[in-house]
Amino acid sequence: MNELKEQRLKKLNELSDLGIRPFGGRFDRRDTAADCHDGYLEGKEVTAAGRLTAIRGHGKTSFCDLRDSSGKIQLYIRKDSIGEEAFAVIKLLDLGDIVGAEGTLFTTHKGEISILVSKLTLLSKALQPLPEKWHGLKDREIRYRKRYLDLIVNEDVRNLFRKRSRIIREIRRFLEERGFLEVETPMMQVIPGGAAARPFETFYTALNSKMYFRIAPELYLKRLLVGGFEKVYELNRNFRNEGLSRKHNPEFTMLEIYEAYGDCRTMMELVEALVTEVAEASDCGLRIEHGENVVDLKRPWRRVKYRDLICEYMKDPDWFSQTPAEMVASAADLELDISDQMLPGEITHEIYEKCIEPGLIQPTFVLDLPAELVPLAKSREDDSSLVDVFELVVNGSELAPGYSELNDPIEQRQRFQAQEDRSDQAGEGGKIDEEFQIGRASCRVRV
RNA sequence: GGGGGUGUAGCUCAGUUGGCAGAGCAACGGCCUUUUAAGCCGUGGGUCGAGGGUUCGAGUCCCUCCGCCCUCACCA
Repeated sequence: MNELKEQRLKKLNELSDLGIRPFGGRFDRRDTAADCHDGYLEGKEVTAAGRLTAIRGHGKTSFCDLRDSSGKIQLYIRKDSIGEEAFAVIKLLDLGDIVGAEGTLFTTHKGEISILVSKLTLLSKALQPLPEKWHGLKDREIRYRKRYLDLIVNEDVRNLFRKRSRIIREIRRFLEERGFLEVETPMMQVIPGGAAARPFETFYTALNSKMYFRIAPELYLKRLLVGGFEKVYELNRNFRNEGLSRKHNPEFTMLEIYEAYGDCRTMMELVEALVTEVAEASDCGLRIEHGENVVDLKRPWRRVKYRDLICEYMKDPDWFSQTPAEMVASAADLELDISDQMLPGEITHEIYEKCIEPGLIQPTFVLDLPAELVPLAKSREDDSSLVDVFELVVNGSELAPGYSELNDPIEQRQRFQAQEDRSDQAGEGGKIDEEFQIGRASCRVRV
């Protein structure tokens, strides 16, 4: 383990003895690897820079792969082109070193565009060996803990980073075009609200006060609506002190959008447009392959009532008039962890989450959820047991909820109280935010 | 927390009924002026995740612990 590094340190000293600075400074790179390919002209003078990712020595010549953020360009180094002394330096180069290369473009016999190097400048010596060139870095533990290695070695990971950046940019543009104001609200809160989740705690010495990392921006965004902004959104980090898995990260980015005077349907149309337009604008396309599933984002998306999904799945139009015991009996084949001690809504939702939602692969708006599942949404006027809410399900998991927001402060106060009572029982330490007693018209969506 | 899997060279991985610790790439030395997973000859490199046990002998079998992955439960 030390041997490989010692060998590189030895080369470092040899380079210094030759009067070469192993860690250079500014280098006026004029051409990227992509420029060399796209603007190819035989004999064109170019100056490129990047990391050596392959070295194929050939006696008095050497072929190297030089990789920069735009791609890869091959260097062809000849002893008779750069001189004996400079060629001796080439022998001290390692995979992973960062170099600058000046020379002229040409095409090899095998048809690869390359730089015939006239001058090579060492910009940064790599003291750690890189992972293997062919099999790459597969150990997931190391890939996540040493992201820089993952990025150096795995092209698809670099492209994933680029794609994410582009999607974020297109989301902002989409919302900007529709008159939404981007805001940043407090990430450290005295009362962590807007969701049911365990928060991370911290301490603000100057105020001698315990603070929480936010679990959602919701309550502050609503304050902006109270203040008179009619279309606002925030696209930023939230923190939840919970388990982590491939699907859940304790710190994650969430988009939350509010629009005054609208309702749940306003938000449905907005989300549908946002996802499809951003997918196209960022070159992701409307056909998304994910494992075995192919998701087709083409509009319009399916809209279906929660009740209809349940009744259809259970093949029972009268499901909701059954007693818990009858429900458990009907669902006996589903191998669920349910009992007749549970509330009808809990049994039903267990069936929804375990059996129905995972099967909703194509984008689906599930509408008219039972009120007990969603504490801060407006009830439907025609049925107070339902709330005017959608949940967007794609590829078997919930992607975004959308609400007609509850704007009755008296009712909301009661629901906050109920929520606090529940979270006290659950040990989550929820607190009531008392500022929501001012009139407000809004709906929102969270992605 | 339950169940399953996994941990061996810098990287990717073999390792048979328990019998000298292996390969490819990377590294080091040598040859090679159009290669591209370059090629050829040679060399070095290991706390086999950790600890204990069985055995003449353990990478291999047994026990305990640790890391990671998958899955169930919990949790949005």
